[in-house]
Amino acid sequence: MTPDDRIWTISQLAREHAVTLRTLRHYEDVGLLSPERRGTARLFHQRDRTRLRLILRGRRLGFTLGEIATIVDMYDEQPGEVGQLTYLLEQIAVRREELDQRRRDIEDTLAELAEVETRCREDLARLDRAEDRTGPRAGEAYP
Amino acid sequence: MTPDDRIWTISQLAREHAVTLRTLRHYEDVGLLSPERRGTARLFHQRDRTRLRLILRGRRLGFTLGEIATIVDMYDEQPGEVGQLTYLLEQIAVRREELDQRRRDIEDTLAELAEVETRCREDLARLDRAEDRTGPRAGEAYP
DNA sequence: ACTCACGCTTACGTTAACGTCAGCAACGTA
DNA sequence: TACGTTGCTGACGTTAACGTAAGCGTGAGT
Repeated sequence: MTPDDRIWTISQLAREHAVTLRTLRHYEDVGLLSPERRGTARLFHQRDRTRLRLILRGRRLGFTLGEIATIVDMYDEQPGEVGQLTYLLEQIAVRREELDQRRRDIEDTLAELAEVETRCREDLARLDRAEDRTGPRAGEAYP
Repeated sequence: MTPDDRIWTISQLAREHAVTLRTLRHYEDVGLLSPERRGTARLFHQRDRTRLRLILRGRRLGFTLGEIATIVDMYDEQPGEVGQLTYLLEQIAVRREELDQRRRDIEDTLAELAEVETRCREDLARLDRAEDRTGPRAGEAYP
């Protein structure tokens, strides 16, 4: 196991993930990232990079940064004592239900979009046949 | 086909969906709902109720009200002309990609939560065995 | 010594999606 | 007729998640 001591500057990490410097600094402000400091400059390690990706995924899912924090922090929780572990299990259950609900929502929406698309294509086909009967219109480009 | 002329007041609809009156009025302000008016009072029909449910689903999915509008409006688009239909098909494709991305994100997150849960339960089991060896602790309640 | 490029902090600005409050109208009822 | 409920319209307030701008520091080139 190599320790993986790659390091990213703030703008490298920002470019790679299509976010602004301000966003990364903001995530540090709210405690989601904690890059090393060399002088005043931030140095991001693999750990920060991984956390950033988890954050962005949470963001795509529409979670708030607060919710994202509870999720992301689960991943590097120390074994800890019984109370913490059962609390963690509760949190996992909560998040799982939320995610299941969202997945159902997504599947319903996708199904309905498919219906709309079908109707849409039928309408288009109808219009095509109507156009055939009236023949090509003036003003149309022919090669 | 009965016309389904059920009618809801604003507070009935709000209670049923666990939102505030302000929220429903706001959705009207931004054009997502357009209830009938009897005098100044709003009267919501089945159509509004259905749209509200679509709106709330979009909200759970983390879409902005603007994005929700483009989705919800797809459902009652008139057949229209070719340009509109192909535009609609494009919009559907866009939304489908977004939703697919989100579904992948959800499945990844669920898988990782399952891993965390497994580790968590293992840690708990370890602690249980350790407790067995040290015997019951003082201060514990026995029936 | 000068100039970029890159980075930092501080702090006010912005947008979305409502919350909250004041003031008023209509309506059933005790 | 007084009152409680329900609903309305402004209009200002709030929170999250950054945007944006000012002013400054620092190391690599020229």
